Amino acid sequence: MDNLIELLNPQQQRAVAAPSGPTLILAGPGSGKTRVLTYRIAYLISVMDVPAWNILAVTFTNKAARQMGDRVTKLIGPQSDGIWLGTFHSICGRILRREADLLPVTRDFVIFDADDQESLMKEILRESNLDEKTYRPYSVLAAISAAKNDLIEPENFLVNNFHDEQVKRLFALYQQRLVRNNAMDFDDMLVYTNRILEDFPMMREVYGHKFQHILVDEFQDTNYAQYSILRNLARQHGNLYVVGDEDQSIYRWRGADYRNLERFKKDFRNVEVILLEQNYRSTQIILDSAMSVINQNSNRTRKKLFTKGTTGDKLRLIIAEDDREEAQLVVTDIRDGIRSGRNPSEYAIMYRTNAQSRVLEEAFRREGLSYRLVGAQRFYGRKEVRDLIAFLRLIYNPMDEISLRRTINLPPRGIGEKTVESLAAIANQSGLSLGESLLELTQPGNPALISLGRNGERLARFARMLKAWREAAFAESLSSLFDRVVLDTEYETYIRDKSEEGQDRWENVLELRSVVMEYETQGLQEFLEAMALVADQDTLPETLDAPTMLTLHAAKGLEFERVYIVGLDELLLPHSRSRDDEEDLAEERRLLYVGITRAKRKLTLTRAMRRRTPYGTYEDTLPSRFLKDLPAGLVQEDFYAQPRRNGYPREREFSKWERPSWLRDTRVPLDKPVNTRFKAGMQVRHATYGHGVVKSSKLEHGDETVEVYFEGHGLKALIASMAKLEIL
DNA sequence: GTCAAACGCTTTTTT
DNA sequence: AGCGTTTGAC
Repeated sequence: MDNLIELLNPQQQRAVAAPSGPTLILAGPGSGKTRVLTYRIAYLISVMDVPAWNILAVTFTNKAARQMGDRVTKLIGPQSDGIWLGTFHSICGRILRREADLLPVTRDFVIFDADDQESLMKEILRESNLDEKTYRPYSVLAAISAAKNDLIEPENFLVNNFHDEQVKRLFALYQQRLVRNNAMDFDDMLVYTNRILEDFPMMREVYGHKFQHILVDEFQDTNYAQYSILRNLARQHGNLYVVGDEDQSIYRWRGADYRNLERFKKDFRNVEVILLEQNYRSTQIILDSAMSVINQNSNRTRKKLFTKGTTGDKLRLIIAEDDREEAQLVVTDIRDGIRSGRNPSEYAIMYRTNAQSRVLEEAFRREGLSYRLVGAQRFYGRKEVRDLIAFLRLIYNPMDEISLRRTINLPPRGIGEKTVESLAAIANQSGLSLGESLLELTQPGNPALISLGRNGERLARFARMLKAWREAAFAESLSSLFDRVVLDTEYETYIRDKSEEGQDRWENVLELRSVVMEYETQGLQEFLEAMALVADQDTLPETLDAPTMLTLHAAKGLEFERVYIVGLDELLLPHSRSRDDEEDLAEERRLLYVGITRAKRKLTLTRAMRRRTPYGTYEDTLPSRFLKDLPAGLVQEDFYAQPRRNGYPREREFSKWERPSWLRDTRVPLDKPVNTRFKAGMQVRHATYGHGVVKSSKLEHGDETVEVYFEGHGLKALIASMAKLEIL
């Protein structure tokens, strides 16, 4: 360990060997914070003799946790066994299962994901006779989530108007219903854990004592509930070691509150603050660009990012005609790089919204290149996958009404809405949950069964199936339970029609089965918990050697040799949903900052002059306001786009925002050439590319396109009216 | 209860 | 444009 520490720079060493007590590591991007955290854990165990089981380390994703665990093991071996290492949600899950006696739910609670939440909220709205248009399930849930992240209970929900009043009511109802389903949502995991620590001094004592040292990564993205949990745990010993960077706070919309940094300094006295500024990742040009973007944000501590590495290449800004061309240009560029011998996994393409991945995927397919797409939706959002997980959830917790309603007629077995409602009526009368009263139907001669008539028989058949599965869940392995469900429901015939999609769907089922196999030794509960808590980054197939596509959010904490950030248009980055709010805009800027700082060697930004709207039509775009904050001298522009036929840009669009002065300079004169000004063989000079020879020139869309061969840059296609080409 | 056609709405980011 | 949901026919 001692000799390993010598590999660190002095700041990092200071951070790793910091004395116990509250410690705040302010770490710029690429400054080795993951390294510092892993070394710190190793240091605690092997130098300070802290037993592994007295350490709690919280990361942002499960993948980060896994990596950290692996690295610590590499450093100090099996001594590290027993650390509690995971995301807030997985750690809380662990605590909650242990202390379920203190909860309004049983140990077998399930976790409701966004979809389940929405189904439940829709049901509640229906029952409350509230209109889904006025009370959008999504926004009601967002309000509830925001409250929970701030540890606000339904009773204390702040009300300004009638609408809020209703939301408050829905909040209370929603909580009741979750309990009735023996379920909790993501936020509840934090809220309940905090309540256990807050309401039971004994628990605070037990866990505070157990976790002698608490380490937290990505602290800037913790919300208040998470902070409160940490504060409660570290109350006695104050050994809270947090790492963060306010400039990389990108989850405000999810309740993240970078003021936790201030709270931390205030609540714990004598916080030792250590700065990590030296960057080991990027070239100086990338760092300079990142700084000039982020420095436009106010209310932050200015940091100087520096590297002892190279200056690096200029950034490239590609301006394409439309989003399809944008995607094509990026993919072609990557293809060329791979052909010239670069490793495919050096490349990453980042974008603001998931929808943007589509054109890119198409471009990759056109080129016959494989790619890695980060995003949980890809697999776990599939209907067939969710269906089967719903069966397993129901088996585990029959009180889960959402899963019951989802599966009871799946594949269709003649149990319609009405039948379910009559069962619900029976359940209500006996004060049982839907699932419990369903299971009662397995008893022959049950009066409820008789009252249901023929529908009762159908229900009873499903009930007997469910009962058998529940017994199998105890007696058999997870995979044989899975197989049983698929067989008993004849799920294969249901989804595997002759179509190609049918085949795909069945393959998804098989893929899910292989995931099930991984939990064979652990069991149903662990499997379901893992399914509920999979993060997007967790789905990144690490073995595939291919370019990665991911959102800017998902890119946090990662690094790549060559990064493309696409879609640098107004309304996309910054996103249209953030344009009215100063704080939201600042966050969009941080998002770009995070993206820029992922690049180690080469950064390319792209934008398209026209883009398909989510609506299907094409619309003209405006350049992202962030582009003008890049140091002009560090950017090399590649204009592929043709000047706009109807003038560029349109005046009216501009008045919406302040007219960016820099744009005026790039405006295109609209005089249409009749003859080509350039002829093959002409010697020309270009501001960036230098000396070149014209290969060809032709009129296209009323404008002259010149192909020029430049020394050292190769063949370039240029728009004559735009590229300032000088004839020699 | 099921199927198909019309309808209408959507996408910001995710543990 | 494409999807999920509602509507209407059997």
